[in-house]
Amino acid sequence: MRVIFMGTPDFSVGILEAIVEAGHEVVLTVTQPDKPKGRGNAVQFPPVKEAALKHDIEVYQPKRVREPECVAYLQKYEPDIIIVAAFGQILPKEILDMPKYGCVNVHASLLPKYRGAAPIQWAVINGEKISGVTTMRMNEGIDTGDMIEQKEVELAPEETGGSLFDRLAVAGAELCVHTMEEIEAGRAVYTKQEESEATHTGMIKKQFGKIDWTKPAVEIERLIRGLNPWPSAYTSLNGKTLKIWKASVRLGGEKADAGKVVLVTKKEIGVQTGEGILVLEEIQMEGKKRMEADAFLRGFPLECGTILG
RNA sequence: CGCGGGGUGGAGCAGUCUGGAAGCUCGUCGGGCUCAUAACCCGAAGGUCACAGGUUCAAAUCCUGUCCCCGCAA
Repeated sequence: MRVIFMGTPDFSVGILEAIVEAGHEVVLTVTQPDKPKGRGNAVQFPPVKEAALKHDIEVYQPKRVREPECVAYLQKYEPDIIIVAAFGQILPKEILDMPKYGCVNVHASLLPKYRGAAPIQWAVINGEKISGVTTMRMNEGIDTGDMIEQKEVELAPEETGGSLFDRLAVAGAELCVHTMEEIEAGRAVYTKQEESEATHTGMIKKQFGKIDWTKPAVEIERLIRGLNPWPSAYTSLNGKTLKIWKASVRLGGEKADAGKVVLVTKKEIGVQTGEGILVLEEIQMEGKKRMEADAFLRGFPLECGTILG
């Protein structure tokens, strides 16, 4: 099929490459404009652009695809299908109706749950046991289109946003290729989403990672995993940011002391939460590399009673 | 030229302002104590102080340039 691929982050890259490998003709990739990023504000290409260049596929980076001229530009490529995976822009009806087979989205959740942005992180944060990927025929709503196929992925006990991200990207790539086969063969079945079961999640802002110590340790631990590796959960120590990459839950303690360091041994740092104690295992001080708690304690004289946050 | 922190034995840090013997908490190796231990005691090995120049009688420390790591912001 003649395919236009729309996507931006790493999650999209595997899917793009799977489509190429499956022998489809990707005539154009559409991705977000280059933006200054990182220290020194160096311009960085979106991952999908890097991948597209590697495969000699043309790249189009409109600021807003819904502009008429952008729509007209896409039209020229006469796609049979448009595959969208974590693109980051909303498509107008003119584009949705453009290809013969419509626009198909690969979404990183088991719809109708977790519509919207950041479904992967949210699944971890909420402690879901099972998540997955869904392919669907896009309509004008946000992730409300008719579903075509789903593939489940089980979450591991120590699953992080990053690890689930990788696994769903792989599952998404396989599923996407399969769905395209089904569509081309005319075997695809479209199922409406059950609105009553739908949930919607918003974008995750960096500030969301600030730990509220009055919450139960179990929830904080899930937040830490969900936001690893990005944007990371953090608190503050002596006015500096302290990122927490890994922690475990222990019972006990007084609710009133939430945020206080109540346990310091040679290898452990225990922080009181609203319910239970959170044992910090891997942390990172502002300006420093991430390290195990025992390494941190060798160079930083942390005392019991110190208040975090 | 967006703002800032940092590179010191294997790990994490102090020392840099106010130049002048390489330090701390661990780890490793050897020995001791102990029913025993991640505990305790004694001893040892291990460092071009990121790199390159410069100033000086003398540089981890002051000056200049380079490389690398990290936090923030976007």
